[in-house]
Amino acid sequence: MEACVPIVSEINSYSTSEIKNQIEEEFPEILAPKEKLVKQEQSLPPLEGAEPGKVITRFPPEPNGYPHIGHAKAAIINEEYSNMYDGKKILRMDDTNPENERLEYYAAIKVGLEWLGIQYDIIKNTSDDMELFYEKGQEIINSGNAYICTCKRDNISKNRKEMKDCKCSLSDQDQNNDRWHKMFEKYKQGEAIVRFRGNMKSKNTVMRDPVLFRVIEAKHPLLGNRYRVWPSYDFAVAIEDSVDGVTHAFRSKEYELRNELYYSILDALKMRKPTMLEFSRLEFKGMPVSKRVLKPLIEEGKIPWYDDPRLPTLEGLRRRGITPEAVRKFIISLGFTKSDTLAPFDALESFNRKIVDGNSVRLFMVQNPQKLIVKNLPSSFVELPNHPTNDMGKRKVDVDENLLLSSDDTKKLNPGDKIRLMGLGNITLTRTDHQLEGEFTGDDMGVDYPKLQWVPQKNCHQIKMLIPKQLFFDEEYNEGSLEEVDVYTEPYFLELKEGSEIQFVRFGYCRKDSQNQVIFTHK
RNA sequence: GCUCCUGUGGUGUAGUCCGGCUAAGCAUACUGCCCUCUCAAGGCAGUGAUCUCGGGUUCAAAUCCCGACGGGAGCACCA
Repeated sequence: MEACVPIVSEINSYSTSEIKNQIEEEFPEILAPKEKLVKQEQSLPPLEGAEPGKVITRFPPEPNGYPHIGHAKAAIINEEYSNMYDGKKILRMDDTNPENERLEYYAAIKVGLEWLGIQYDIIKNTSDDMELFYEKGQEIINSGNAYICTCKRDNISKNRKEMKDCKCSLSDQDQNNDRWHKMFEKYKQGEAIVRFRGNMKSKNTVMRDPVLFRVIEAKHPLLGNRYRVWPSYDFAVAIEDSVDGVTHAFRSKEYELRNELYYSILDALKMRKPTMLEFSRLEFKGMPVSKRVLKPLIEEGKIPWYDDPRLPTLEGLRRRGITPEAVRKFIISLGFTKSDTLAPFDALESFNRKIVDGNSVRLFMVQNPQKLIVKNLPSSFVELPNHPTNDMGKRKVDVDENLLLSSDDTKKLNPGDKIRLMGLGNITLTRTDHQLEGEFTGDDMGVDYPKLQWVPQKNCHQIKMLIPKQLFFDEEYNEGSLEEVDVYTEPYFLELKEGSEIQFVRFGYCRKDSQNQVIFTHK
């Protein structure tokens, strides 16, 4: 090694061009352009310690709301890794707070995951394992690693702040046992909790004797009033992940400080420890995900429901015309990272456009219509292709001399101008004031006139187009976040299936929401 | 305030663990050309980053060390 130092310093003393010249003379192959890498499907980085066939991942949503893009990220990361290693996937409804869970959310989450196309090997609820939690609760108390605390909330948080031990932590085993049993019948909500014996002096505030169990008297959507002592999140995930055989657990990074606790609980119980990894949260700019901000908007009627196309809920994205494949590609393109991101919606749209382009029927649509009367049209109908390159059939459109164009297009026109009406023929304008008139001059496609879309006036179909815009600018709700415009399209629109994606030629992609409504997806 | 995480072009990332092959790859956005009866998709090309800043180590740093600054999170009997 040391022997090469003089050589290195000698070479370093050359100038860049000297080196370059010498290489060109003696080793030209070094300068040959590198061959381009073949474009490959993007995927997540490999997992440390993952053995093919042995990986088990889990997605643990709390059924306390409608699933959104953030859930999609977690679910897709879990799925990708499981697939990458030919492993198993668990869906676990994390329902240990009966005050928050509702039956409809269990269902909504399943619907969302189905839409994303994720299938699980095991579907369960954390609340299925209540007896197990009690068993482990008893065990951790017996081991001296937990105690029952009956202090007031304020006191507990004060002690945490001041790093002082709670007097309850001094109670002996019998006392703890006695109180533990009392939690099941006597203590009211708020009167007693089980606390992990952590370290009140820890720099990590999570470790300052956190809650393991508390009394909640609310009715649970699945279990009714059968239980009143509920495990906390920290206790439940640790135990569930361990007994479910999870090898790699992923959660978003706001949980990062809880890792120490997660492992400590499992250590105290001498249970197997999964590998915990975290990723950054995913949110879109100006598209909040939190119930705290969305709920008021819905209550005030500013947004009709959680499936509104302005929202990043899975239902909202679906109605807007975003495909699950696009969501998946997009999320994977974001990578597995802990750095904070406000992802641009652009990127999602781009993935979507490419997916949707190949099978979106091309249709003519005009807005702010202006009438054009065309003299001497040779035919009473034309056939238009449903797609420029893919074989998606043709549609027949009946025409007479009365047509509609978009005024955006017509306002630039002057008498004498020539235009091409796509699929119909070339027109020379004779009048362009409040009403347009023109003459058919042939059907030569080799012309370079402006090519415009049109609809026949007599049987055009009026629809409403919803154009979702950014919902929030900073903290401010955007009153104009949903633009509604009346537009006119071909009658063929009525024959398309609800939910199908359409490309309005020279305008952009829309999803058919109903017989008289479309939602703008993207350009 | 304390603690933890994070910081690469307009944007999202790769590379950072194991310093040289990279004055930095990909995607997106933008621009131009080609293709095309669309302002789509596809093809090609281009603009754009001395890798937050300042020190240090080294022959050599986006990559290692120290410090500063910016952003985020936690400090719940919510998950």
